[in-house]
Amino acid sequence: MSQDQRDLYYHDPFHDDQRTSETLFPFLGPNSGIRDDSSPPNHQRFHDYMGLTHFFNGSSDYNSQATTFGYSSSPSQQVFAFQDEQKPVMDHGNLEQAKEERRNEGKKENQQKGVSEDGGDSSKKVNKQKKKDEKKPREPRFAFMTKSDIDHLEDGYRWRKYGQKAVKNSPYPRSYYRCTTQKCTVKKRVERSYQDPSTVITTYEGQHNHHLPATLRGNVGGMLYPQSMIAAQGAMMASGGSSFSHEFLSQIPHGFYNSGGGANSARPNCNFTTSLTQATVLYFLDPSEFLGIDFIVSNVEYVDTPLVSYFLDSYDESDDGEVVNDIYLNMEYFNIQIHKFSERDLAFHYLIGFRKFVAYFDLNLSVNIITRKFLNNIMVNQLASRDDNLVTIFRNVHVFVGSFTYTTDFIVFEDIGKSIESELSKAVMGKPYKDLTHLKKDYSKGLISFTNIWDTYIYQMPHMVILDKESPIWDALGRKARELGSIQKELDKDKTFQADDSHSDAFTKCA
DNA sequence: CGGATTTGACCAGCGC
DNA sequence: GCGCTGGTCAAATCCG
Ligand SMILES: [Zn+2]
Repeated sequence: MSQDQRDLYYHDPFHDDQRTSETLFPFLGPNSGIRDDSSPPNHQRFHDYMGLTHFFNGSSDYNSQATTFGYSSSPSQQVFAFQDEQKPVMDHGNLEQAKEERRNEGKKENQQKGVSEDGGDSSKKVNKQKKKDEKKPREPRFAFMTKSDIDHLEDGYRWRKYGQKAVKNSPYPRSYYRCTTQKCTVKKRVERSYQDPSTVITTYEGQHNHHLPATLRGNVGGMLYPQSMIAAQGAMMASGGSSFSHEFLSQIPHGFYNSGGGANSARPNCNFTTSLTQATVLYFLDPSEFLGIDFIVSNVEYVDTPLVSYFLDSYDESDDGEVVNDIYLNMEYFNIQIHKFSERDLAFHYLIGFRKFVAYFDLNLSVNIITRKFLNNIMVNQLASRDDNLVTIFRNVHVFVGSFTYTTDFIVFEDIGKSIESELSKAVMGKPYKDLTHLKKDYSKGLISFTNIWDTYIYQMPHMVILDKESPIWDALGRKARELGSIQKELDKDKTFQADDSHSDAFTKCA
């Protein structure tokens, strides 16, 4: 059994590549705002973030936990995906898990029968006539496996526990939750893995029929803050926070938000954080949104979200190898390190799975990099070290920023000290991510913005950058930096943070 | 108090 | 039908 279980978790990178690409990222749901997709081409899976940004917002306010985030200690976790399918077959075996799932599928839920109607006698309301017998086609489910000490992971939605049962052969119980939003029938189960007690398995069923629990608690904001905008701030800015959002937002021209306009306005994908207190509150994407009818497969599978490809062990001539070599060169070439409190700091909070981290941007870096150890902290599957500093390439890593979801690749290194102080972060986002997120920045204001087709998120960087045009930093940064400087001048003239195309382009050029 | 959780009773499938 | 089991209900209980 344990072996079967292993199959569950472990997927051969090479063989799975293909399949996972389809099953792991079935983001394009039928009601996806993005049309024209009926069939997401495979080749799009990687850089087409538009295809995957389907999310909901979840509001969440568990600041408490947020305050401790950081790239440090917390026991990280991980995630993965999953999914379940309906078509039988393919069982790799048996994993009782799968079986269980399947069995469940067979059943339906009969949720509240509501009725009863005592009809007369039959004591028990056996009356199962249940008119129209809600067949309830069993919604597909899919699970996330996360390394965590906490059983019930925050995912942005409000849940009400409605049951708990002992799991067969497991010392850990399984809890049942239902979305608290009226009329929403989404459910989820949470249980700790028997095989690996360090991980929690969260299985979702159904799709939310609402946008968010609108729990902007404590906020005042409901009124004046545009839904499509998010102003979050970094932990280090916590203290001065309260004045931030207000002040900042007041500078934003009306046309900016709601850029999505019409059709999109109907689906408020984002929430804004009130961040009046401290840590940035990040939202989690709704896993159920990942489901697409076209992707219903068969039983449940648990897969690490990021696919591991040990290209070095395979063929030197592979594309991956080439890419990496190219990258390697860039790494060598790039020798400016990000130091703590450096003016070059461009950081933001992001999320991999359910865990929040801090990442830095290095706009001169041609790739996204991350350390092996860090990944091992997050992943269930552990990466072995190699002789080389270059470990592997991780594809399709989900990175959540606010309610935005991006899928990008990371080059895994044993040590990324050349690019950033190890204490600062274990990951540095480079150009790929910058392009993917349409990153824009405003050094003077210490803001970073991410944009997808519908919305824009604006984050306050952990460190406000004091721009000094005479600073030697510019020399170090080279031409790019100068470009930035000139743009900065423009910005200084125009205090307003505009979003019109012309400006966007200017911003974009920065990187 | 209102909302969330706890917890044993109930229920529907399934294998036999 | 019987017993087992995952899943649900709902009354009692807890909690801020
Ligand atoms: Zn819901």
